[in-house]
Order: sequence, then C-alpha cells, then structure tokens
Amino acid sequence: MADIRTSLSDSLCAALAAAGAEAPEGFRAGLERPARREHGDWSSNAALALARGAGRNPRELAAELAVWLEENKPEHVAEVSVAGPGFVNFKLAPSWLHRVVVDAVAAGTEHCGRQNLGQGRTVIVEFVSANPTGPVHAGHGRGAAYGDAVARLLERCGYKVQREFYINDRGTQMGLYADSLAAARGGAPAPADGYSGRYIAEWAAGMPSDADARQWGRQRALADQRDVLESMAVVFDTWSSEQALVDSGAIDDTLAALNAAGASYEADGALWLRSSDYGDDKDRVLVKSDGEYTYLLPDIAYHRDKLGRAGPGGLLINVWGADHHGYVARMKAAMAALGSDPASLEVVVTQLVRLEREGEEVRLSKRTGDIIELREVIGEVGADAARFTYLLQSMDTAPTFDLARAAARVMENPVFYVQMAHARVCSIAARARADGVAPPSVEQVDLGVLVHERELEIMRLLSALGEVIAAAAEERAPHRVTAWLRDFAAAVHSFYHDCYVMGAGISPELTQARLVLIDAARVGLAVGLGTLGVSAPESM
RNA sequence: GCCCACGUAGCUCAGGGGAUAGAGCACUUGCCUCCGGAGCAAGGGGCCGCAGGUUCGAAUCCUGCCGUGGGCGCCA
Repeated sequence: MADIRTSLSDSLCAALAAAGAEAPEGFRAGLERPARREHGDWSSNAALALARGAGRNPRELAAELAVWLEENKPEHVAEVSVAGPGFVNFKLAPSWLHRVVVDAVAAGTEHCGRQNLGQGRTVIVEFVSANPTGPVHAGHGRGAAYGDAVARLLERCGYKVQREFYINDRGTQMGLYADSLAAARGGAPAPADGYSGRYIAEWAAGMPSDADARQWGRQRALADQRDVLESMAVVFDTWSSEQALVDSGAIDDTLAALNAAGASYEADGALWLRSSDYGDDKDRVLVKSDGEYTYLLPDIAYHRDKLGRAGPGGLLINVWGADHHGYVARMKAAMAALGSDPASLEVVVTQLVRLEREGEEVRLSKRTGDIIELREVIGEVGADAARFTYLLQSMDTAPTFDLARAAARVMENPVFYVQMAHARVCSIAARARADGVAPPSVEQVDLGVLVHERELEIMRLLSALGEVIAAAAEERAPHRVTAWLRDFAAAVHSFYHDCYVMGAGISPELTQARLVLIDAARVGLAVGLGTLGVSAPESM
C-alpha cells in the first residue's frame, strides 16, 4: 500500500509551499504518532520547526497549513487540526485501518512487515563465539538470542544475512583446556589456571586414551555448544576457525599488509600495531617477544577475511559482551589501518545479564566454577521463554533474568501472554471452521462494521508493525518488537474479552469481518514472534 | 586514575528533542453464573540520580558531580 507517511509528508510539503514557507534543503517534516489519542493518528511539528526561519508565528503557520490540507485532503485523511503550540494533527478515516487489515492478511506471515532497507546488502552477523573449552553458559544465551533476532530482523528488512560463529581454537586457553582434559582423564588434578568445571571430568571420562586432547576436546565442546544453541533455534551458517586461518597463511598475509601500510613496528622484541594512530588509547602487541601471535593478530586476519567475504558494500556486525568493550577500539583501528571503510564494521556491546532464581543472584563467572549452563536455562524455562526473556530489554541494560518467572505458564509471564493471544485467535478460527462458518474472502468482506474501540485498537497497533520492525532492525534493537508484541497481545486479549466473533447477537456480516480481523491479528503476532525466533503455537 | 554502559512508579523495565512521562508485577476496587483456554476494567503511586548549559520546547542533547555494573595484560 502507499505508505501513509509518505503521503502525509508530501502533502505537508505542498502545504508549506502554498503557505510561502518553503522547507529548506534537507528538511524532513517530523511526522509521528502522538502519545495521546485526541491528538489524532499522526502529528507534524513542521510549523513549529519552520516558523522561526520564516519569521512567522508557529500557531498561525500551522493554522494556514491546516486550512490548505483540509481543502486538499490526502487519501484516508478525515480531519486536519491545529493543537498546542503549533502541531498539525491528522485524524485518519477508518478506511486507512481497513487497508492495514487487508494488507496484513494478503501478505501473510511470509511477507507481512517486510521492508526493503537492505536492498540485498550482505551482512555477516557474528555472535556467541564462545571458546571451544566448555559448554555455552547463560550469558552466551543472551548473545545468542540477540544475534539471531538481529539477523532475523535484517532478513525481514531485505538484507542478505549470514550467521557466523568464530572459534578461538588456538592459543593459551586451548592448551590449558587440553591439559585439563588429559589430567582429568588420568585422574590427576587440574593444572594451575586450568579448567576444573564439572563437565571436564565428565567429558574426559569419554575421551579415548589415544585421542589428541586438543583436537578431541575441541570437537567435544563444539558439538555440545552446537546442540544447545540449536535447541533454542539458533543455527549458524558459518563456523570460522582461528587455527584454520593460521594454517592458511592468512595471518602472514595480514601481517604483510599491516607492515606495508606502515601500521606496525618492532619494540622490546615484539611487533606492535600503531593502533593509537587510529583512535585507540595505545599501541597493541601483534607478535609477542617469544614469537607467538597474540589473540589480536589472528582476529585482525579474521575480520579482514570476513570483510572480503562480505564483498564491496558488505557490513559486519559483531555482538560482543561488555567484558570485550575495551577491544572495540583496537579492532576498528586495525581495520582502519588496513584501509577499510570504518562504517563496514559495527560492534554491538551487550551488557551482562544477571541471573536470578528465587530472588537469589547466581554468578556467571567461569572461574568460580558455579556457572549456569545455557542448557540448564533452556531445560528450566524452555527455548521460547528463554529467547523472549533475553530480548525483553535493551542490550544497554544489565537486566535480571528471573528463571522462576520465565518458567511460569501464567499470563503474568510475557512470553506466555503473547503466545496465548496467538493461540486464542487460532482457536477462534478453528471453532469457526468446526461450526461450518465459511472462511471469509478478504475482498468480499465489509470491514466497515469494525467500529468497536477494541477492534480499532488492534488495527492501529497492527498499522505500526512495519515501522517497529524497521526501527528494530536499524537500531539493532529487537526489544522494540518485544515491547510491541506485549501491547498488541494486550489489545487482542481485550478484544477477545469484549467482542465475540460468533454467537447470539453477532450478525453474519460482523462474524465475517471479525474473522478477517483476527486473521490479521494472527499474522501480526506470528510475524512479531518470528522475528524474535519465538514460536507461535496454535494451541497451548 | 582512564574508557564504556546504565540511573525513570515499591520492583522489573519501555520511551532517547515536542503536547498531561508509559507498560508489566505488586497494592486497592469493580466485573467475569454461559461461550473460544489460563481473564477484563478502573484507581492510587514519579523533584525521570544531582547541578549547570543549549533550545520556542529537555526525562531525551552537552558539561561536571554522585551511584551501579563492566573493562583497562606480550591472557583469550
């Protein structure tokens, strides 16, 4: 459908021109949905923003715009008014909302809410990337839910997305892990600074005596991680190995490229990156004085490789935990030194999640050994609830994940509340089929009978879904969808309570129209849940 | 000490230049004898951490301070 925003914005510009208050170059009339219903469906601050430059009184300018717009009404506009200090408010006709319903049903879950922001641009979203030295824990769960939701949102917005997992299968930690496994296998205590979690003994017991602890342990950990992640519907397209990069010679190529760019130098027997020339606090070591690579160098090679795979115009999005934030500047510096566009690498830093059970905080620290594995979280609350709960808040907050609350199958639990709304509309539709009520054809139904406030509210919220998805994708903020879903589900439950689709006192015409409405609601709920990777059950 | 994020209702959090600041939980009060399933509605409750600044307009942007979490290795 013709975007209502575009239509209103075009009309506003025309009105401004007619009022002799031509908008300056690059001006975009602010169009927003007012917080209060009495301010209409859409509102513009154009008069407020432009009055000063035009030497006009904002309220008078707004009045002039309103008069012109009343005489030259854009499609679906019922009324234009002036309010407050000089807002121009648009009240839309129900035809606009009916359009929303028809479009949602026609698009279905496959296409509803789709945007074309990406225009086929390639994005590689890298997330989780846990070390292959143990199971993924509850903290990784947030990164997993978030990274996958961002990927899903970008897909719905027209990007070509690859989900990627980077395997740090080289270096000190791997050595300690292998030694720990070998020690446990032989019944010896863990080496100093080694791994001593319960899983070490468990895994070591299954390790063949002739196995290479490093290789075997790597496979064991990866298989475990992959299983758990897949149990929450997170599936990666690419698993990139650090060791493979080293073996391929990509590290030496990268080193040569950095040298050629004059971005490295030798000091104290080590090789350094001039990262401070590119915005970092200080220079960083690439090759240690003992000849070993630091973690940084292979990671630079890895990002260089990823950029190549993303191709011209491609975008890299990394999801990192807050404990890696200090690492962002040096990686960007390295990419800048290699001459890449700074905008092609984006790092989202997610704050750490606090886990709570029965009001008792559970530490996620690996060192203390009392980590909560992601497997346990999923086992306790289920994959859907885990994902939804992880995505309840902005990644900038360090939220508390209450296991008991997430696991509860009650309406107070937001996941359950939203899924229940979906199951409810499905069950009404099923009931209609069982009663022999013919499924309505969208074209033939008169939606004009949908005038109940509950019905209007569902339609208004549904009309915002596309904007919500676009904003969530652009801001890498899936929690916007979560928030919308909670509002939308509330509207559906209210409708369910106040408006019967079938039964005594409901005319056949109203039944038909409401069946179409709940089908649109079903699509909206399924699409919202789908972008979060949460299932939309037809019954619960 | 330096860097990043956060500080909004009793609690968990949305909102991130616009009009009278929102939701859920908890609390109070109505409704829900029957339908499609685990409800719906109303109400109380806020110096939006503090102090300055920018702006026609600041919870929102800037500066400083206070508080919380995280980070500041030739670890990964």
